Amino acid sequence: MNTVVVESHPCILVIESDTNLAEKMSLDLRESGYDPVVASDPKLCLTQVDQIKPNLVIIDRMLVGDSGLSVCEKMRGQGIVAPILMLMAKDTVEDRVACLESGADDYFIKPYRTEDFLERLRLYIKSDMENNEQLRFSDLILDLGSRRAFRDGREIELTMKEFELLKCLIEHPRDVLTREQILEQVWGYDFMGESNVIEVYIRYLRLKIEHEGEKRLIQTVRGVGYVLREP
Amino acid sequence: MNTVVVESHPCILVIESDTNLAEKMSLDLRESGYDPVVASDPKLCLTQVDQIKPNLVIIDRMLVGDSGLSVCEKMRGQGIVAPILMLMAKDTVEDRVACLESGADDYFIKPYRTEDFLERLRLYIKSDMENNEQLRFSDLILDLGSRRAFRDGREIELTMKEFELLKCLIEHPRDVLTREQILEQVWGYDFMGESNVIEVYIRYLRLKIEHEGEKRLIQTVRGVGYVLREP
DNA sequence: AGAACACTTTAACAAAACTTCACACTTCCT
DNA sequence: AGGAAGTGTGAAGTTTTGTTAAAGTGTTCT
Repeated sequence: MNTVVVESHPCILVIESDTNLAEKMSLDLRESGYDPVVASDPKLCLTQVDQIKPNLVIIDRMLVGDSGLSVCEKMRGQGIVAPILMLMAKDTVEDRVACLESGADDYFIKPYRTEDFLERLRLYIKSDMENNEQLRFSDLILDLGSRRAFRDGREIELTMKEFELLKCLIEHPRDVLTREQILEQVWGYDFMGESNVIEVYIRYLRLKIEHEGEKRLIQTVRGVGYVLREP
Repeated sequence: MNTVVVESHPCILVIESDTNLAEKMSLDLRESGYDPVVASDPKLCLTQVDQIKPNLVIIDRMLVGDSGLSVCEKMRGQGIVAPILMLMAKDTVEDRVACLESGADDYFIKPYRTEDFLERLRLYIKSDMENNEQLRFSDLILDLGSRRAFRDGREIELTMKEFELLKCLIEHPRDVLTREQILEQVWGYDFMGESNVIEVYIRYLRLKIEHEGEKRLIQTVRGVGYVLREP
């Protein structure tokens, strides 16, 4: 099983270019029992967020190079389902709408009261920890709650059968699954005469998740079935 | 869950341009355990009221630039459901009617006795704190207390089933809900043979909350159900 | 009573998902 | 090398599922 590890301390990713503020937040968060990861470079952060697996993300709307809003949108596009809170300096109706539309769950106005801030975090973290199972293998992410799949940042749209098939494979990484196992788990059949549905669906999956230049993840094991395995 | 935080101290927003009176009120309120926010500029205030999330609002009917009545109306139009009390100098039948018609819950005649004033506040705050949960997603607001819905400032009138369906969706933002889950939560059925009530009601919701030009928030997940998700 | 409204069902249509089939290709064995 | 079995490919065919309009049912209010 490749289930996401439940950290002892919930991880909070803070994307903030103001070093003073970042330092203060980091201290506050650590003191409250969280595991803060502070990043100042949004670009770098986007490529690493998959590894960090934060339970919550805090983004300053004013970031150099890239605006906080677009960072937020990109994260959502990459399959980050953790709650995202946006830090804002101004507070007009447009600001708030833009913030929520970019995919953030909530926002904070600077300066803020630390207690209020922590209280709000607690709520979002709680709701996040309750329902968020993600299966991963290599740079593949399968989010069971939202039924979405991602590879290397891009979303992959899957149909029902495709999703179930990939789920079946990713639940047993590096284990070869026989056609019989797959048929039973995905199609619910005990036995099937002449049919090559599996082959066809494996093909569909490969077309979608293995773009040119990417390594092949679904390997066929002649005479047995298929595996999810690095080449 | 996307719940609004219940502050330790109830917050009271005072919109008052007479600085002396505002100062006195602020002191009285703080002394009584409230968290007063005083604003003299009604325009600024309208844009910030969502962030302030007051448990009660006090508006002086005589405000520069904008009359207190129209400020009150605008707030209601923005989905503010907290009790609103209007401060008035005169007290004719017309005044009172105008005041209540603008959406205020009650009014006070200047000058007032501080004790009476605080007593009345206590009542309204209590009733407000009891049922005031708001669920939000993107620019959608669902107010459970008043059973009203808003998108981008405009109110959306929903029937019972429509409201329950939207509530069900917004309670699990970005998570796909199966038809079975929806059927159970909204209709209370364990199982339902041939029926497409869900589809029909999803359509009603879409017609109401997704006007032309607005992004689609209710996405269908073929073979499974529906999600609330940004496109 | 009947008008207005909320709710449910029906049915036709459209679209997407799924399956099958015929054949091409690859691997492995003698 | 030649052939058999296993697997990949493309497209056609079938079924399922979702959308939509409209009619039917019931309840509430005047």
